[in-house]
Amino acid sequence: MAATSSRILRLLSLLQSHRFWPGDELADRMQVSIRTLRRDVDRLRELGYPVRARRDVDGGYQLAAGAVLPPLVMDQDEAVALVTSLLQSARDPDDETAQAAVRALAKIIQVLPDRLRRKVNALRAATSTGGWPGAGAPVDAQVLTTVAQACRDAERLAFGYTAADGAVTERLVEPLRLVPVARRWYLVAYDDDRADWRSFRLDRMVEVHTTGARFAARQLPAEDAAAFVRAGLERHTQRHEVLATVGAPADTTRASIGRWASVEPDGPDRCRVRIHAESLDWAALALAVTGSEFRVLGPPEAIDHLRGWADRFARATQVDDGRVRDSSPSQVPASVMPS
Amino acid sequence: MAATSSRILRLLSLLQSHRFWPGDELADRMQVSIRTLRRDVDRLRELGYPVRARRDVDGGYQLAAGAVLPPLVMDQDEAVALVTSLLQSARDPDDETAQAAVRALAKIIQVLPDRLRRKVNALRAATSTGGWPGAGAPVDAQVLTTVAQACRDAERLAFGYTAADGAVTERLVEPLRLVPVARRWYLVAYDDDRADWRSFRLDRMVEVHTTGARFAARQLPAEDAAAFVRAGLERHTQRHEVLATVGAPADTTRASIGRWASVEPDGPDRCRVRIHAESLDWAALALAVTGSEFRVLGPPEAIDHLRGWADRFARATQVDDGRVRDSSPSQVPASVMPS
DNA sequence: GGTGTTCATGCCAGTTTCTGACCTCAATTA
DNA sequence: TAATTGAGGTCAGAAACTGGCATGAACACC
Repeated sequence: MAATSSRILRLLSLLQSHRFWPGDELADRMQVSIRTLRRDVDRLRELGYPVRARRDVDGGYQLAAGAVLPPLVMDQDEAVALVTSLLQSARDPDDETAQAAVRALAKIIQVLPDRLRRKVNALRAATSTGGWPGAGAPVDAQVLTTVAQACRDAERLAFGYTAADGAVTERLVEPLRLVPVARRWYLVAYDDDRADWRSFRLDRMVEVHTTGARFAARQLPAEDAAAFVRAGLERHTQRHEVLATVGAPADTTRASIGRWASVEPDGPDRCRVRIHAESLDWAALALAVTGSEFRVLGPPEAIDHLRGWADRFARATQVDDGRVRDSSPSQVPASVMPS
Repeated sequence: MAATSSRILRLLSLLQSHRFWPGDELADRMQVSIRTLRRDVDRLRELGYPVRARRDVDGGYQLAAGAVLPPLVMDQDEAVALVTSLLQSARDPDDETAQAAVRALAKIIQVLPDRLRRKVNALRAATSTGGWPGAGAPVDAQVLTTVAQACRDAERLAFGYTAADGAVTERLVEPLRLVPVARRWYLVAYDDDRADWRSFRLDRMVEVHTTGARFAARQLPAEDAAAFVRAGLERHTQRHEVLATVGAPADTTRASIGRWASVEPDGPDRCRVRIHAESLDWAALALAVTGSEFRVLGPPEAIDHLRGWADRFARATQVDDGRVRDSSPSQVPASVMPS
């Protein structure tokens, strides 16, 4: 039996969960003598883990922060919390840490018992509802990690894909890279059947699975994968570019919506913002949350749309019998409606 | 030397990162014979880790999902991504997994090298800005985990506290429990100096540190800690309760804002919502994102406020010289302004 | 069906490591 | 200064580990 290895893992787990452990208490939990415990601590130190000790009354051992990350021993609830958080963050992928987050997610998902996986899915379904236009689409952990692993391992990927026009096709591709662009995940891959590079929105992929077949890497005819996706986006989607002035300093405005808009100063207390958005509702919300006075400069349809919002709010505050008139259909397109 | 333990940890780490590992490749990396590798795999299995094997050409070992969670071996970027995600989720703590998330956060933070801790802080500062009224306040990882550990270990806690009226005091307390209430973190603790139970908002605590002194647990004079916090809240904060009808089925509405409002059907295509909010702007936003027609029933100040929004949008779409009139101050209170 | 690859398992002898006990020293607090 | 706790050396017996070899089983491919 690997009694020693098991002990060391347990020791790591204990040291992670408590601030200070008296030596004799650790020895007691490990069912070994103090001397052996000291040796185990030594072993951990030799492995690079910074176990600090305090030698006085009420002293003990503690796992300090060090250069090497010890293996993290999580219990099941903690693992679920980790996955849930990562998925939540993955809805709005951040260029900086997105790739690392997916790798971390894959590591956890891979070893998560089925029961917990179902629990994660249940939680995701329960919290996937926040219909804020600013929030991205909920992300399927299985799809995300499967694709990421296929990219890393250079394994062919098969899946069903619903194109923008609604056409459903079966795809067999050589995945190259997973990139977050414009608050969504895209896979850049070489489509075997079509003999060309394509990018796929992850939330439109279903039944994703690797075929197990390896392939030799090809050269992408673009600077990098993100640029490739962006090029495709600009061709296919019509996006709105809303121009407005906001009656607040550029810094203030940038702090609140700088993530989704480019902000340029226009005098000390005013700035011009340019919002790229797929839905005019989102642009309207973004302007609203600046908390400042603003004025929409264009395009005309944006002005019309904002006027629709003004009307909606005006109607909402009319005092009558309190009934909603059925003759006033929603001004809001389906794109901001929660699914 | 603990060669074996080290090998087992490394083996776990390798098995987590790749889908399939041929036996001889693993043996090579471990610098041991195939036979020993097989034994190591056996050891892992005895420890409860489900290492699956495929026996054929191109076969190998794989860590399957099982009952026991293996220690997660994360690299530094992945750890940063984990912490970032957890902090992001902690801004809007979820009753279900909040406690587990804090435990997980503490485990990672505790072993995170200083350099990475600074990186996390930098990232937090960069992304803490999203000024959506729906988002909670950014959370300080150090405060959160210090408080959580003090609760668990029953150690006295010292910190500076800024009360709601702006008064700053030094506190020395016996922490009992950390609870998420109304999208914020609260510490329920026995205040030594005031000789009574108090609840503290975590985002108002500074320079939090444990004194190291243990204490004997006291009995909280309330059903549970969350109830205690809620009782205190209702006494001290004035909140708005906005009543409205929404021109959409209750299910649809609940899906989009059910998290922040109680929704009751009012006919097949209409429902009544009751939004508890600290700021009327938040309520307005919530109604806006339903994407449906709505009507505010009360209270009067809410109707006035919504009318302000309507005016703001109306002004924003007036076509003139494109300049924002300085004579139109913001209708939005500072509470929704990003800090 | 044969062949080859890979994992699974048993056995054995030699080597290495581990353990617990005892002892001395060092650090820190009261 | 006394007391407590960690650090570490030594030693003999016990336990575990290692590598090599052999056999069997599962699976893919020809």
